[in-house]
Amino acid sequence: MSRTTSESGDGMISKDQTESPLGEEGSYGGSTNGVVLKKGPWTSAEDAILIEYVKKHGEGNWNSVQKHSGLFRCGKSCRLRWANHLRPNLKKGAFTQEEEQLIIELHAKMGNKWARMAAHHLNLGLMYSSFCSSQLPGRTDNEIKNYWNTRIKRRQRAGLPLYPPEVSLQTLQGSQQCLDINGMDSGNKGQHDILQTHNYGIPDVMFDNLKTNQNILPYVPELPDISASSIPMKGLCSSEYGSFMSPTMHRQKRLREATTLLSSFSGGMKNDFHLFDQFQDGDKAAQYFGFSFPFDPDSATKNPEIFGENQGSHTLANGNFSASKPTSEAVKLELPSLQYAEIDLGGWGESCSPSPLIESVDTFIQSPPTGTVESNFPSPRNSGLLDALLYEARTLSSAKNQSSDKSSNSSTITPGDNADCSALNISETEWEDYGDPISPLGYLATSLFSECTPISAGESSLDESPPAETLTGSKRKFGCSAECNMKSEPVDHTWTADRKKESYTQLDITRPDALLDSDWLEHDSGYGKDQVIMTEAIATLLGDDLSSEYKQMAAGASTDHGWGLDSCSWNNMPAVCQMSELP
DNA sequence: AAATCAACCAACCGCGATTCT
DNA sequence: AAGAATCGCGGTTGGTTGATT
Repeated sequence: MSRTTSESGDGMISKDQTESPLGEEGSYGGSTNGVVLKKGPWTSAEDAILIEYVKKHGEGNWNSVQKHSGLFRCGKSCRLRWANHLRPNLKKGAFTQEEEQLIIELHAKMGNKWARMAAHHLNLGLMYSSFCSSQLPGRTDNEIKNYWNTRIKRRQRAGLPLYPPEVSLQTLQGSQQCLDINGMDSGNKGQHDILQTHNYGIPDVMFDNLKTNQNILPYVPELPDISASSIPMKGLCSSEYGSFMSPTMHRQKRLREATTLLSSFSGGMKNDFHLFDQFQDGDKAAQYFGFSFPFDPDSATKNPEIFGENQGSHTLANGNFSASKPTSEAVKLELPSLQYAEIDLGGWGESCSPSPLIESVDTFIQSPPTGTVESNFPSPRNSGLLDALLYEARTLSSAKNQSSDKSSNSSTITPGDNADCSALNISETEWEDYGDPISPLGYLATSLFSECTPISAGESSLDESPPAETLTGSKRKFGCSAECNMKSEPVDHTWTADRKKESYTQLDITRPDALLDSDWLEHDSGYGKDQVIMTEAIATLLGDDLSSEYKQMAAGASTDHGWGLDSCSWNNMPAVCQMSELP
């Protein structure tokens, strides 16, 4: 472990200094201009020096540490050491069950965004721990990453799905709700009054999720019925956690951090799809979700790569995958087999054999549609299975629309339309395709999880705890043989008004303006008072110089009803309010 | 008791983004 | 505006330790 550093400008020491008392351990890396960097484990003396330096000069400017303190470490190394070991409020030791589960959930949502997870971890922990006994103090990204990688290996070896079924279900539900709302929101403006009658508050969703977890995830402690107003937002910007968002942080930097922080509240439904980021073929996805392939023996024969017997193999190429790389880039765009051109939009009902569907899933993963059906929708950025499915669904809906539009001589969708308010426009009629058990997606999504057979394993981890609720599928079943691990209970998946209503109750947190919407505050409790509290909290979070800007914007939002701000006014909002995660 | 393996942990590296000059 | 410096993130490697064979 004696690598040489490639970085220039790192803290350097002269060669004749390498016999310093601080250098009794570790090695010395590359030398440039007669100075040598110390590498390897840190000594307590070095730690003390670094701590002293940070006390005096604060964090940042790491490359000057060596100059000022005589520490023979590069700035990078100092920063890492500080961030991972020396900075205050770090929690050491084994992860608690709550932490483990949170990591699993966050990973399902975010993918390998360790730093974001760590930040979220901290933030949620602060809020969460304020009203329940669980404590989730700061963990480092490195810790989380190490934990996760270890977990992957362990489960890979055990032939277990990476995510416990309940987390998979949660994530899919989340994305389903996303579909719901996207479909309803932009597709039918007339639904706004319905939307207005419900709460769309981000904190509500967050806590609703936690409450939901009480049903699904036994480890989540009982949550008191607490309104958003009770959340001690002040803790988020307390000096104790100043390292998270330093008051001296650059303005733009603080905005970024605020974005991260707030997006950790809003979760970003789009991020929900990261669960699938790691799967570049259906086999892995299936394995990770605990699906029991093959669905169809014939398909298994035809396509052993997908349905083969390698269930226990868990081949993660080198155990190495990246969620940050969009699938659309990571995969070849070849369009094998039956693919989109052959999909009969109207013919899902009768003779649709399972294998093409699953094959299509695989196809979706590997080859987001690129040309067969021209899409008016943005291609998936953080593509995963669901992203691809959503994308395809929209594409198909769009195509369907266009074809019907052609017959009815109605106008076609233009890119401008997309850019405006209808980027995710799926009409209610179209949406019925999703909910329709015989539609490709309704069929697919429900069926996928109907296959989700809990795997009982010797692992004592909570990961393997059986799901609290039976995962149900659609009425229609794949025509598989008895060897398939499929549940056969018929489940009503009819798209009912109740289901619609249920979907309305979910916050569209894909809408960044949701946070600014007044309704969730007003409907939930405390009316304007809560809004003020929330506004103040966020404003405080953003810092003095941004708070007025934010408050002004929030005040504007509060006078709006329904969505608070429509998409158009959203586009006109100051950049500070847009939380930067929009494309 | 020695060898092997797995888990854990700390640190390094490369790279991209951001900030500074 | 351009290049350099700095920072931060994610991936990876290697050392240590404990359990198992």
